[in-house]
Amino acid sequence: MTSIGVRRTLKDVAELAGVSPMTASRALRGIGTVAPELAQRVRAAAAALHYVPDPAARALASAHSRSVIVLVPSLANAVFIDLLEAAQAVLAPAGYQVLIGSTHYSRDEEEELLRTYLAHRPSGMLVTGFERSEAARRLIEDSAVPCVFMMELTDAPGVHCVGLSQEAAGEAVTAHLLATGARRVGYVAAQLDARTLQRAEGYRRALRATGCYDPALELLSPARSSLRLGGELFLEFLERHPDIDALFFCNDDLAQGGLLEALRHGIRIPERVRVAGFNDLDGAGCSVPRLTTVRTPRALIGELAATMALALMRGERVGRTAVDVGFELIVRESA
Amino acid sequence: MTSIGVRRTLKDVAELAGVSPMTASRALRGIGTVAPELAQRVRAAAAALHYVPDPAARALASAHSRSVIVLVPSLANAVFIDLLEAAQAVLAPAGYQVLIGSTHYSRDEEEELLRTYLAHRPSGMLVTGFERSEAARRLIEDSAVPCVFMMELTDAPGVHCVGLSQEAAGEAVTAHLLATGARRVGYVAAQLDARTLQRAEGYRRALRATGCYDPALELLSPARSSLRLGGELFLEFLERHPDIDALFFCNDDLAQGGLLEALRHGIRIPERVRVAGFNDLDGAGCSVPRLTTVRTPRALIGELAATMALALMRGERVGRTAVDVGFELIVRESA
DNA sequence: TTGTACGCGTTATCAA
DNA sequence: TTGATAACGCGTACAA
Repeated sequence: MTSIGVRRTLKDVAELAGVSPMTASRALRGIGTVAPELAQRVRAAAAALHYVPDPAARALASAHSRSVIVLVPSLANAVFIDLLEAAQAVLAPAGYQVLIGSTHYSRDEEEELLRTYLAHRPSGMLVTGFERSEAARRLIEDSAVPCVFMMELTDAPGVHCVGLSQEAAGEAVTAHLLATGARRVGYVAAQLDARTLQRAEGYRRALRATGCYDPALELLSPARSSLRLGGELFLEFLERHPDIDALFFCNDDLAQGGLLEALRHGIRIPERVRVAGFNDLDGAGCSVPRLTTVRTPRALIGELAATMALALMRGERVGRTAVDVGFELIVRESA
Repeated sequence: MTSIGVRRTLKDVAELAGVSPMTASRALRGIGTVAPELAQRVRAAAAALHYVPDPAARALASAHSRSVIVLVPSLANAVFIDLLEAAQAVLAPAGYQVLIGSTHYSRDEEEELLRTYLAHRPSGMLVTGFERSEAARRLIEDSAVPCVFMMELTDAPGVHCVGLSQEAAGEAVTAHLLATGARRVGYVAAQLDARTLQRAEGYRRALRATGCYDPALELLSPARSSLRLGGELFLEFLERHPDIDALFFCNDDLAQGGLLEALRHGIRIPERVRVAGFNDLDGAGCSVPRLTTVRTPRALIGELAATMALALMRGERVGRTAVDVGFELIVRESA
């Protein structure tokens, strides 16, 4: 029934309800003390006119848009989609629009995104990890917009974060491989973001503790993570280090790529080489053999981070600024 | 160096450049006729002050935000991420911000997203397919915002779309299976969106043409697509129809899940059953055996759709309103 | 509890 | 070619 270009404004709603625009505004926002009867009339009028507040006018008048920036390194990685979906599930019902940004693992792109998005005067922001350019750090700091850091943890006071110790998780995986008898354990990684390197640290710590550490057994590729790359690195590793008895891949994609190449070449897993991944993505339970990995509670991280941001946006002080969601070693068939 | 809360406005820039705000506005937008020397001074002033235009004020004054809505059914599907990334790669350099929305394959959610996003007065919009609620259709229509439909094609005049014939692609896959000797060909699908059903139509057409069509060989599950589900449906299908000699899965995820269960149960592919997927996702070339599938040029669709939207937004009339990007049958080892 | 006046930062419009 | 003025639609601050 609505014809083209009909834009209802607060004034229209107010007139229909027989009140001033200001009262209508208050009623619709559920603010202050508006007589219940009036509020009801305003809501009815708004509904009748299909009134939708103009976010631009709102932002301009109040100096705040009802939006929350969420920055992740990539959309091609299920880990970050889980984060996004969970955050959105919290923020949307609270009336906030989520502005999704992918940095493509680039500091420059993150900086650019921050500059662009901050111009919208968001009410809050969720970003991934702590590794970023100095300029980006300052943009966040100076904007004074409540910010929650996801995935990793820090002790720094006043910094709000929800995540897990990537190093501890990496150590746990390696410890498991050692506990099942492995002695020559390799680490295969790609993308090489901060978390991947933190897992490497955990890997080293576990090996050093048992005197098994050998720097030659680390294969770090800056290339983008993929099944294909995992397969290539797997074969390369076996060729270079035939004495290997376990491989810890920094993520499930690489690990599954390795498992597939193993199948293709008749390399028996875990008999010949134990294989472990990281993240416990959907497919980990379906591979042949099923993948031993670490379950990272991504959805929980997104949910708690969004909830924490919401609290900060309301001006509340949150008690626990660093929330450790932990991780869970999932032992399946591959190691 | 910038201190907290310093917001530069057009007025600041204008003062520094020694011109009126209006001239500064024009100079920065590269509009109308501003003396080259003045324009240069304004740009310098803007740069010096790190001036960033306020998008809210802009949208309010001009009744248009420099944003483009892009709606996809899911972020968990690499197909749509490819679409998004490609569109963004075109729109961002053109100065448009992309508002990403996931409908979760829900008509209601799409309607809700449209209502929310349209309030921002976007300059353009990209949506997926043609299947949506009547209300959503009207929201798009009445908004008068240039809209390009992605993934599917239509002959309807005045409708701008970039995609491929899902039916023709489904037919091509099935024809290939038949050409390699299969006679009892099954179709396994999940999610059951419009495109999945269009592929089913193509499948039927190919089978009818050779007199091999048997409605009992269609297994349609409304559940979400996943590797696990693919494996389950594969085993279920083989048990119900032991005489089957080929299976066409509506997407690569399901197909790969099937391949993995086949491996686990020692069912030889393609000897026992030929298997084909759809989309040619990253992993298709890595599976065991490598997956025969159809390559859909998603990135190209996103790119062309965004380019077309850009043209429409500039008020240009585009010659070809329906762009068929085609598809390519990728024959590997599984069929 | 309700309403009035004003301003948010920008662009459209018109005049010079 | 440039500038003054008036919106855009809403919320803040204050008055009633």
